[in-house]
Amino acid sequence: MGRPPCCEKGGVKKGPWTPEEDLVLVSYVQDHGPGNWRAVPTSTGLMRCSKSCRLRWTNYLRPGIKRGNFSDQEEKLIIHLQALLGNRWAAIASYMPERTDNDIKNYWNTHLKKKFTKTGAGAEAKSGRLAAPKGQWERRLQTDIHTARQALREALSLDPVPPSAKPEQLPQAPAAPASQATYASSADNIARLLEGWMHPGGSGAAGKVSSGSRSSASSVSAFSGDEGASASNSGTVRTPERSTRTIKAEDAGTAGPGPSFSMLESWLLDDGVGHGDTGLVSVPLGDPCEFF
DNA sequence: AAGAGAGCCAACCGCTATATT
DNA sequence: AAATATAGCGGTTGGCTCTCT
Repeated sequence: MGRPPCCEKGGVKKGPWTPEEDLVLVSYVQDHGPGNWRAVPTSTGLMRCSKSCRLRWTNYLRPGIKRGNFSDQEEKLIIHLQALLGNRWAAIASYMPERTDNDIKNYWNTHLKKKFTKTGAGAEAKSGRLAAPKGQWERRLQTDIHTARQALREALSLDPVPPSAKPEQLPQAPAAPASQATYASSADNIARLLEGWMHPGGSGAAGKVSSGSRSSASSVSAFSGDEGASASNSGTVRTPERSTRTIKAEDAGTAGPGPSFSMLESWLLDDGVGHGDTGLVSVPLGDPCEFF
């Protein structure tokens, strides 16, 4: 099966995206919804391969993405989930709807991995997992079952999607470098442009442009509510029986119904971190043992 | 003030899983 | 059933920025 890479065709642009390209892509998604990425380059005239478009959307332009520093709680959650799931960043991201798998992966590789290898937990970190009472496969299988169940619940749920894109109250970011400032303002324009087609009730999330770090000068949160829901059902609709590999973060992220901490979270954060943070999807489990 | 090295992150690459023909 | 097309995932890298000397 010699499938040629999608970007094999000549004339495909690579490298950082420009605000104009972002705008084109966002406009396309506005009109057609996420998915059918193959059609994006031809429909929009973007000189990007479909893969690049999808990645740009899911990692950057998708609504509800939180950028900037990870909170202690998020960090702990990542540590626990990484111990539980290994380097399955998409699965981990499904518990943190405001974070992308790429973000989590980067954060792990740049912050946490180092931290772990320095401390006593180094051995476990090297192996990618903490010691577990059961075999990898069994645990992984049960995790997959759980996640599939969750996806099924969400698929069947008619509840409106809580706006995962909450108004960020991040501290004012330091002035960005000149080139980035240009980009940020452009992203701001995109955000403003998008306000028109946002959910009326989601004014709080309107046009968020957070600049948590130097290179995160632009984060456009465009959707909320129903729009976000439509965005979350990106691409092909798959059966709930699909593996966790195919369960996207946004699947779980847009349907977390409960405001309170689930048992899983309590378990995950059992070392007594202050609760009350947002952005962690609530996973109501009937029995914590379900996980093992 | 300038250069070197380190850190960080967006994007790319290669592969697998799933859907479609 | 097989071949092909597409979507998605995880690992890796290139380049920008910051910090240190």
